[in-house]
Amino acid sequence: MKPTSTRDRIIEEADRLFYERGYEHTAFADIAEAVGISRGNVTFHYQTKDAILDAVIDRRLARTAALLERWEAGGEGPADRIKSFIDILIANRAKIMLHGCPVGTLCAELAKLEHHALSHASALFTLFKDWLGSQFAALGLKKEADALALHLLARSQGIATLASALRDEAFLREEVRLLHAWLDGTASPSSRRRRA
Amino acid sequence: MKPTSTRDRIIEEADRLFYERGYEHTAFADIAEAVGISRGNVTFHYQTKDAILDAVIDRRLARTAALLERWEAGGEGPADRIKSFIDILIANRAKIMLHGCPVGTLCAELAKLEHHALSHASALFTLFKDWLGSQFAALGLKKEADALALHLLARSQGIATLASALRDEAFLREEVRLLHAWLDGTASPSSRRRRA
DNA sequence: GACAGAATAGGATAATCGTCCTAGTTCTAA
DNA sequence: TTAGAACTAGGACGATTATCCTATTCTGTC
Repeated sequence: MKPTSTRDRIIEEADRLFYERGYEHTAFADIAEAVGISRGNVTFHYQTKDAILDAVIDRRLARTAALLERWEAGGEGPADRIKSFIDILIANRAKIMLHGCPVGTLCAELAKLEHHALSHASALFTLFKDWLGSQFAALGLKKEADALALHLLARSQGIATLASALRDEAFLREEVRLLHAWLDGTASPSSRRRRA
Repeated sequence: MKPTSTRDRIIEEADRLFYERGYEHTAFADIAEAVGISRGNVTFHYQTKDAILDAVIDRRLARTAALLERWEAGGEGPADRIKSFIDILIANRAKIMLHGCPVGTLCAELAKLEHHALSHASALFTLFKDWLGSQFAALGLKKEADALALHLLARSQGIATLASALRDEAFLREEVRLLHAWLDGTASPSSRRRRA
């Protein structure tokens, strides 16, 4: 059981706080308090708030990539892997209803701040898009793979945004059901025949 | 040509700034500068920032209601009215790609701030939902009207979020095309027969 | 045991923020 | 015309912020 370094724990807590409260609304003091260290200690490990943000995004990118690789290595086929992605909405529904999607809300905030890290953060979307695209391609939908991946991402984003704004879990569950149905209709052999 | 009162112009500019920069990131000084008045003058008309926020939301609610009533009074049928809603994404695409959807991003920010005005802001969603629901009902889809309205709202939100994060106008246009196709498939008489 | 460098704590600082306060100016109604 | 209200400008204040700086403690190595 390797004890986590202070440097890592700062990013852990910053990650959580940026998600729960937003980037701008999170202060150095909040992070320090969450980790249980002093403000000065935080600035020793990360000189600027932007540096913390970059590290948080890097952490998210790494963890997302690891998750996708785990799914890739699992015994399931592409369709089931995509279903795993959809079911994130169910698994994380409590947090999503309180704070929205971590990726979407961060990008939205950074866009408003005209923050240069927006392109870094949106790489999270690209990561998902490319992975989903390769799953659709594996289903024989190579030509539409990118569009399908973006479509699924957008649907997920919309569900998270609305579920959070309206605090409506029934809506979230219903939309997830629709997403599964959409995937079944898109990925099934008969559908692929229809498209051909 | 009635000259706009200072009180109204404050809300106009605050509305714009809250959309472009976000609520928290907009200062009294920014609003005052945008209107061309002093900071003290702003606090004379609105004592607190929360009061400005409430007035901005009220303004958005009123303008949205007026827009929907105009569509309702126009000569078009329910399906075309829904298409007018979808086409907001096209008409406002430049701003959406820079700042996202005004409703969705405001609700997301207020949710993170745990701001009590979230329920006020989410009434904008409810307004759209009820109106869209009545259009679907007029198409003979009374039982599914609410779910269809929420579905359409969520799709729009997702499109705005992703188009803004990825700065991808082609994606936005393609998704709008899909939305029109979805509506045609859902609202057409043959579809209604299939559902029955 | 001494010492170097990393790690930690917390005060200092300059900037910004929302809000309050006061003093002028302009408008309005009698 | 004039009194009072409405409006405007901008200084003051206390709180908060990111960042800087200095002092202290810890840790591993001769």
